Amino acid sequence: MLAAEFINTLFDAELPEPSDWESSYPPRDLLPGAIVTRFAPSPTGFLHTGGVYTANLGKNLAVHSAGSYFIRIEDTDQARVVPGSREQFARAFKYFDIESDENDSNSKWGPYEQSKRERIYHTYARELLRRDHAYLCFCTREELARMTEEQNAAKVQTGYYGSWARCRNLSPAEVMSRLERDQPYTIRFRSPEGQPERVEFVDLIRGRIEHQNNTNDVVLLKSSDQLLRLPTYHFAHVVDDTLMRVTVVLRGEEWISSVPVHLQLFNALGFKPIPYAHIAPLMKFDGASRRKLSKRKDNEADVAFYIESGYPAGAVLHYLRGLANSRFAEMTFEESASSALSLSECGVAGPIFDLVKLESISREFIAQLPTEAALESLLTWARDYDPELGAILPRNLPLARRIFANERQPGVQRKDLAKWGEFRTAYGLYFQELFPPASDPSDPRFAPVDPDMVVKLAKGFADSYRHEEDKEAWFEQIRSLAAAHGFAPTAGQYKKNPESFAGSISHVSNAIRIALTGLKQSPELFLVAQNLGEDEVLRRVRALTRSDASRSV
RNA sequence: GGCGCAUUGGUGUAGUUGGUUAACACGCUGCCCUCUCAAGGCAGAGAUCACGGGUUCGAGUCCCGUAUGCGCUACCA
Repeated sequence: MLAAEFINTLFDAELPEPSDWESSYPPRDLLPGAIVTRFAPSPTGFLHTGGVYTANLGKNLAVHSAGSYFIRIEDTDQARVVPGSREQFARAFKYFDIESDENDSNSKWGPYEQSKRERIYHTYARELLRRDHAYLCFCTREELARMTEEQNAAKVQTGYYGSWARCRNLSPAEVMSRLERDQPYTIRFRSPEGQPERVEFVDLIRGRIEHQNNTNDVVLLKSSDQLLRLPTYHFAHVVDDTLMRVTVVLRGEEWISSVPVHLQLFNALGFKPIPYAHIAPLMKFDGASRRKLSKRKDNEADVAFYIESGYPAGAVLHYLRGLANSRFAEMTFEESASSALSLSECGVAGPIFDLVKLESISREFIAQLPTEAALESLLTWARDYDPELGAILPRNLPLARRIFANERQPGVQRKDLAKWGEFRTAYGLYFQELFPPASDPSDPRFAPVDPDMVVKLAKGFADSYRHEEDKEAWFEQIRSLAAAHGFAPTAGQYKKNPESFAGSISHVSNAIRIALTGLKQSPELFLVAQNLGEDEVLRRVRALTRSDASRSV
């Protein structure tokens, strides 16, 4: 065992003692039962959909228990930190309403970035060395890699344990001499001897879990040749979640296998273990098998996908909550946004993330949005992600408002939009700048109605047009127009005797539809006319009746 | 290889002290409505509850085994 004075020389002489940290990070003054959760992403690129999934659950637990939810950036692997991911994160946290309740300026439990907590980890690493629960390891990465190969070849368990743990019992003299030769070292946990072979613990979601105990001497503090001497996840988790007074550790199920080490670490540090809730990862259907939603392969794994395509956050969150706990899937949007989640009700199998289902939910969500809310949400999205539309909309605000209002009248319910990115194709027809004009009667879109008839219909429609406010009265114009040109005035009549008519009412209405919208499919024509206004209706239809000059060959 | 977790119609789930025809949503098919597309209404197809044993009068539900999938087995998280 190394002498205390010697251990001290490995660290800053001014390094605080554990009791100093523990008194500056007291438990929060919260009611009994209040839950403190944290969301702890690594800034290694974009924010994963699974992150929003987890964070949303954590925030729910905190909110409904009058607790606290915070975000801690896990940047202990400096090599993997990707510049710009903080900004990506900030945008996503805001969009999905999972921003941290706490930050460096409003809370005393920070800092909230692990790279800024270096001294805290050092204190506890020193403490473990002093108590002989840790030791210096001089093995190089190359040696370690070779060792793993040997273990694989010998078909024994890989890891740093037993006789493989070469530095575990180095004499103090040996340690000193290596330090004098400037050999870099890591600090490893001395996993306790004489432990039971198996451990049992309770998971808040899964209940009892039994696992083989840990015998591996995991690294606590990374190599001394690094600029910042940062901890591994295992060490940081135990130290941070204790000092930051977390009461429920919500994390992915990939951590279940690590619980035994974590339990040993809590014990060695004299900390009380924190209850765990391991949630199943979001999955993706890939051919015949399912797999984890992957950052590399699936663009829906990056939350930027939802933000940029314009899926409303409320719809995505509703879907995600329903995936975690199907009781939420049956609720209305308001209920699911305001109901408390129960961990024991969460599913234990990884749910498949299904974009088709999300779209269906999102369509419903947008359809339910009140006019003003829909308009505002669209404007915000367009400003950032479709600048052209973002410029057009403010110039046509009354029209935009009318579109949403008309689709939201009693008895009218359209679910055209799953995301704001679809606004252009669904409603672009109303805007001069986005309208695909059809002023050529021989345009193939009019088929099977021939060009001469198209002109006749357009002329007949325009000449007698009345901008009726009543739906039936308005459409009656199309019926009489059809009758006047030998078309059946109702679809039923045409169906019965197709041979006695020039065509069906739908041929006529489609000709007018294409003139008005440039599209073969649109909302009902009455609505289109209402939104367009009388002048624009006439202008568009008359474009077809102009001289032959407009007819291209 | 070792260890852990999981496995209910195409998809997500409900079914949590074992007890009648396994429920809901999405998707799919058909019909109705209808000026198109949606929406809406109605109807329908689709699950031997992964497989094999066992306990029991009785098992999706409990036990054992097998298979498959996922994960851990890093100075990544």
